[in-house]
Amino acid sequence: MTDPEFYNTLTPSEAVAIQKQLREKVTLDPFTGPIRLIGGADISFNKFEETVYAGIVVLKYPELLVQTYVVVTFTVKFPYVSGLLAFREVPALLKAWQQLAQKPDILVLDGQGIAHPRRMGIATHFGIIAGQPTIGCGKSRLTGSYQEPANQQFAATPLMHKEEQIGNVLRSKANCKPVFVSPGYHVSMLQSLDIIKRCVRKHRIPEPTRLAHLLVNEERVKARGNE
DNA sequence: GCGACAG
DNA sequence: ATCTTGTCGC
Repeated sequence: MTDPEFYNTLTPSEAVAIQKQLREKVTLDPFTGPIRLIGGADISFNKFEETVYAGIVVLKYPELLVQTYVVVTFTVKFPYVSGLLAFREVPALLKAWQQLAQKPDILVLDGQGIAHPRRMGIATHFGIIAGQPTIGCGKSRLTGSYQEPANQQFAATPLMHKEEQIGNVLRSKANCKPVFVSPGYHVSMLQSLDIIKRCVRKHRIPEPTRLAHLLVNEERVKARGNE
């Protein structure tokens, strides 16, 4: 499953079956040891096109200064289906990951970790496949219920599914909509929230993911005119 | 059956 | 996600 092309052979129904299988490999055992590098991953694409630009930015932690980055292109066949986002983005990100010389200690993905109907959001999926500690930080809710956090920076409320906490809703910036933080792989609920808070600077979106988004978007626009 | 629905 | 102008708040 570390072969990016494998994902293009799947149907949505097969993807769901794979998620149920991967679910047994999830661990939220806390990451131990110092965090020196943190990464951010994201993809960008032109509407109606199969070419996606995937990028990963690596920053020094806790300073958040860009250390290195990589951007690759990949052709995706899998459609966007809510709940199956990983099958569209993971293959491209895996290709970028393999080309990344210096791997970060923790990688932040744009989307959910375990805050998913089958506890298999993109961050959790990528973490298991790459054997890499990850955190999911999405801009909106996929599943779960919560109380709106107070309108004050860093106010947070638990994201729940029945009696189980699956993430945290974090007000990263006053007067802005909150972000949805959840453990991806090999990172605890508490660590994921704490780390994301430390990655917030002047914007609503934490630096790792924000910079990755700028990177891939820039690369996509730059490539227009070719092909 | 109806509403919700990451990017 | 992407497209897209002005507009409101810090």
